[in-house]
Amino acid sequence: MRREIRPAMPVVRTKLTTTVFEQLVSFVVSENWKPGDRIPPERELCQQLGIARTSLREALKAMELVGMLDSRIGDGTFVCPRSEFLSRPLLWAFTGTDRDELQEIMEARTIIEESLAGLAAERATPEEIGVIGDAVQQNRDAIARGESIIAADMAFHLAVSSAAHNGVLRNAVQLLRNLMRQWILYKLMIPDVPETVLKRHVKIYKAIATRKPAAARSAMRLHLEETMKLVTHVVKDRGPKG
Amino acid sequence: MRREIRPAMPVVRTKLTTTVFEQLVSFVVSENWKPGDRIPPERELCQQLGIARTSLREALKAMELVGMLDSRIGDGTFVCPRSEFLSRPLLWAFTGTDRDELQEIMEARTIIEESLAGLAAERATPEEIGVIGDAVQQNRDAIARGESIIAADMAFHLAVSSAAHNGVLRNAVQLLRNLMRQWILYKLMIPDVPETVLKRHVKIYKAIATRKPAAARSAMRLHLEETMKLVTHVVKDRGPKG
DNA sequence: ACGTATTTGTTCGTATGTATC
DNA sequence: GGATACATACGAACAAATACG
Repeated sequence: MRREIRPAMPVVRTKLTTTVFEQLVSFVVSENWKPGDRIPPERELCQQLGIARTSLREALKAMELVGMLDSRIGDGTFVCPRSEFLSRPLLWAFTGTDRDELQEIMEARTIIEESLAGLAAERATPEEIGVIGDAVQQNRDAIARGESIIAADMAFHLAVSSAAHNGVLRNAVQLLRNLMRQWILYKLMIPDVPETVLKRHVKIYKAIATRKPAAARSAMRLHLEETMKLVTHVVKDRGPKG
Repeated sequence: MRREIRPAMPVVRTKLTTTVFEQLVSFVVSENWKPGDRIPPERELCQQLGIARTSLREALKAMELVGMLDSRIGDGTFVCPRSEFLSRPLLWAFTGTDRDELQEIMEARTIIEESLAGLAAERATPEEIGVIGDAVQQNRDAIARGESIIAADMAFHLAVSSAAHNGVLRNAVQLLRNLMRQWILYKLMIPDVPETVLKRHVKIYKAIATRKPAAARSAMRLHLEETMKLVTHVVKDRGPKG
């Protein structure tokens, strides 16, 4: 005699901390809490959410470790900018050590960004094209000043992704880039690479600005395939073993 | 009278949970704990590490939410396979758009699955091709018995994704499918749709089995574009309001 | 089929160190 | 210095789910 037929709720074991975690994440990604904001103190938050402080802290800690929040004792807990999500050194420990995994991430990035470049050429507004152009210029300036172009590089790819008008893919590929940030940094330290990257960015930019989806796709694909070669090369040199 | 002069260590508040997290990660990446292993119980582990259970749990929870560990009540905590490490972070990215329009999800799915179909045609092992064929047969059987083909449909797409040998994209697109599951269910209730879906699945399967990447890509793209039309149609009828 | 032991889930209370005013 | 607000950390207890004899 079983006492319940497992009513209309086939729902999975919903663990409290997991639920809270998802709630907090949605606060952050929906920009209900904006980057730089200080979120309510733990004691206040756990009352609002109706849970114990320990449970809240477990979720809070998880978010801190993946780079979405930053807690400072005696001060408060703050929201990190999107560009830092998943870019914590701790995460490289298991994303960067395995060459196959890195290869997969790069391949995924290439596939998605190639399509995004094509869509950007079709859908970008004049303003968005301007933003892409600004990133290219920022890139050029950094080289002239002898600075790292990592910021300009990330800004360029983000601008293209945004211009494709698909938020799902934009966010996904930004996360993949963040995961690779350290390797991109190494790559850009190789002589002549920044100049080469700039040239390829210009090519992509022109294809988008002149509304040539096919050209934009192939230019982006070429760019990322070259990047993939360099990165795997870099990994061999300064990888976990060396 | 302060008893220490803040030795040569300039800063970096080394928070306990962070330290523990690093240790646990190193256990996993060094394969001291291998995928599938059950790690020591919390009460045992916190004694070994000389910390309180609460502190250990914060680190443990963080690793679970990142997808490295899996805790089951009454059983234990287990190490996840590497391929799952990134699945949750990607989930945040997708749900990140929050008011994500179905249209964007479908577009993302189409872009990724089209590429995966092409890769599957290049990389699938005979066994994997067999799994895809099984899913097609499962699909056929369900129609013959008049049952829902939702399970066979999901199985087919998962099999193709797996055969592409890119875990990052496989997990990502699996997530997108789950997000759409409800609408897919509605779609399959429209008369004649299951039969049409089966025909298109067969076409994709044959292209993969005969190693024709371009054909596999276009067949998958066609399939999902048709799906997109149906789903947007369904949404109009029984959308979020009804 | 049942009960017990094991293990994680959740909560509360308390103490401590740090930053800001 | 003192007061306040905050995160950090510990320990104990009970609940819930699972595994196993």
